[in-house]
Amino acid sequence: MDERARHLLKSLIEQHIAKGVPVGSRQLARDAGLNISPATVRNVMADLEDEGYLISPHTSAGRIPTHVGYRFFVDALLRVVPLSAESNRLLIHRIGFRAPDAEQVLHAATGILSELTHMAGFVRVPRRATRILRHVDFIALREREVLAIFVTDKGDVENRLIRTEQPFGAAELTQAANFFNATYGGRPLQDVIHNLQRDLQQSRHEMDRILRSAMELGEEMLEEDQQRMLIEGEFQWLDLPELAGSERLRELLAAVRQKRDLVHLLDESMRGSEVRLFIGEESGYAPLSDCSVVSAPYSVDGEVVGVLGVIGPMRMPYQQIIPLVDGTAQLLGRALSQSG
Amino acid sequence: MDERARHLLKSLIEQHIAKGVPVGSRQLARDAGLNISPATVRNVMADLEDEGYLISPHTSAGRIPTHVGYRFFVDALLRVVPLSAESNRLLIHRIGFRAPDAEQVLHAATGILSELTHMAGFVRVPRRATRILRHVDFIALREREVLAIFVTDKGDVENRLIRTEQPFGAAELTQAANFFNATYGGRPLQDVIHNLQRDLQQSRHEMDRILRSAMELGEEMLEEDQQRMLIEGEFQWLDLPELAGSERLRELLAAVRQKRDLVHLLDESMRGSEVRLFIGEESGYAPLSDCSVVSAPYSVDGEVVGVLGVIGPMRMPYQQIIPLVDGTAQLLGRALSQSG
DNA sequence: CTTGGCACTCAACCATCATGAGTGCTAGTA
DNA sequence: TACTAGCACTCATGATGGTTGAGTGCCAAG
Repeated sequence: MDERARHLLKSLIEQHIAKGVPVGSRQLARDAGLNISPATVRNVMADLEDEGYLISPHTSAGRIPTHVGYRFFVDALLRVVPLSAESNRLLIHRIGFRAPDAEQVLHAATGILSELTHMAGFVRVPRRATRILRHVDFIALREREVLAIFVTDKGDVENRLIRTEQPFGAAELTQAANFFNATYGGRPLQDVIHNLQRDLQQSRHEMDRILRSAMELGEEMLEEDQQRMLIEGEFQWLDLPELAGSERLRELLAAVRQKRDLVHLLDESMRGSEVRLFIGEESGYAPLSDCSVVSAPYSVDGEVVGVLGVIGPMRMPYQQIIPLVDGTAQLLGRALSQSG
Repeated sequence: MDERARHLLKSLIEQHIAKGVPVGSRQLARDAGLNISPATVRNVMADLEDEGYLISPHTSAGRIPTHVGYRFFVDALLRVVPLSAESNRLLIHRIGFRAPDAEQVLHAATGILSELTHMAGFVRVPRRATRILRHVDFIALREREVLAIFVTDKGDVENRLIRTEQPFGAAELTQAANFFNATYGGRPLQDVIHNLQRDLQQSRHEMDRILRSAMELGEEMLEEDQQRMLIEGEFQWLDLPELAGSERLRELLAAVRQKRDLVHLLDESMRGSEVRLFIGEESGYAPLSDCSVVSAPYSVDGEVVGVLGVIGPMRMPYQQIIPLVDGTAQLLGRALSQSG
């Protein structure tokens, strides 16, 4: 592909992103800034179409980029602009300076992504598999009901009600918690569960029931964790002419509610530390075949713990979205590192 | 209004609920079962229109009920059918038999409301103002970071990170927690906050900083509580021809995201113990002027703690929705009473 | 009071037509 | 050889106008 073709492709995609309608040869010839006639542009476009970068919705309707075209665009043509001062200030204001607890920071990040991009924003919450168990508490709520509370080193708190067969007194429970903390505290959660399983098989202590339930809670924390994802701003999709009023929108909404496959896709993108794009069919996930996902992993204390980003139409202003997602990921990581 | 007019109004509304289109005199005359000509029906309908129960979208389009019409319908004409055995079984299955923790039960209730009614379901979560403080824990996460955990008698757990100026050791924190529990444990949360404020003004204990933060946390629990509402299934509104593709849908979505006014409306409906309906403009809340809200308060241990229900078009099958919302409220109350 | 009849209204549907944006192709030009 | 002008063709879009059918209001007769 020669220089001129690249320039035209870039110009076409930019126009299509801006306007949302197919771009014709006349307009492209005018706006591309080259002194070139529409006919010449048509020749170039025909070539680009042959090579799979463009497609015509119908015979006389100009061209729109394919996912291959977008891919080439972002890889080879796009110059990512740095985050605007205004956006940056907003990000810092919304994420950086408010860290009362991790959950709220995550919510704030999801919201701000959606607001600034006018698309759906998501945050895959930190996984706790490698988190360290900080503290366990057993509290007697009523007869035969014990509330178990787990705290990890990052301040995540998880709790669960356990029904027991015998009643336990407060003193007994405190003792159990002390034992638990002394034995398993300060170890990674998965180790705790593993050891607990082993230990429970050996001993037949009267506390077994509670410990076993605590173990299940721990397992659940790891398990549930697989699915946890915040998503916000799906309603922004209503504005998009390419989706609006069709079955596709419904499918998409159902898909993000389902979350399962989406989470799988995102876990993929947690490898590496860069912003990553899934354009159209690239995600390999049918309901997303008209959409793009821009994601970036975020790190706490140097370790990648989650991923965030936005989901929107293929036609999205990548040059702004990419730095925004990137910036949000970095700020979120920093905010979480601070807040623990 | 005579017996015949009532019968026709009832029949008209039922047909409109079923079909969603304006009902004309011919069809109404046929389906009402009375041996009456369309012309007669027209006379009756004209009267009903004068009295504000019906309205014509345009000159030749049959009639649809106004919110006054629906109100009369539900108050005077509707015979609520008992919950179908199938729905009841489903409810019990989804809410009754699963009570690992309160949060999940609430989510389950929201989901099942939305699923069974094909509308948006909501659950206003229990308010904790009157809850009794069961247990407080302070855990040192890092230097100068303390995690405070509150547990109420119903098993709600709330946590918050507190930054302190001086570092605290684990022993100190344990001592502080013990003191806190001894002094304030077993009292209603609002009393705790009140007393705490008083006590802090009097004494200048070295623990003040932590206690003050704990107090703030307590206040926040009550505060944030004002806003908490789960809502699910807004996307069901996409199916409705009366809303679809219009600005109204957008407004509605924005309104439920905002929550504030909605929560206010629902708090109103917590007085009393019956199912309550807000039909159209009755809610006094503009974005809901095309919608109805069916709500029912739910009680734990005899005390009303929250309210749940559905939000959908005025044209909803009230005879099924009402018992469903009612039943869900009762089951939820029971489930929460069990699970603590 | 009820009913049949009649004139009228109006949304919805359909076919038709003009418009204009856009294309591919070809032949001529720099 | 690369570019351009011209031309015939395609096709979505939007306007126009007629038809249909459901529905109404009103009136006069039963």
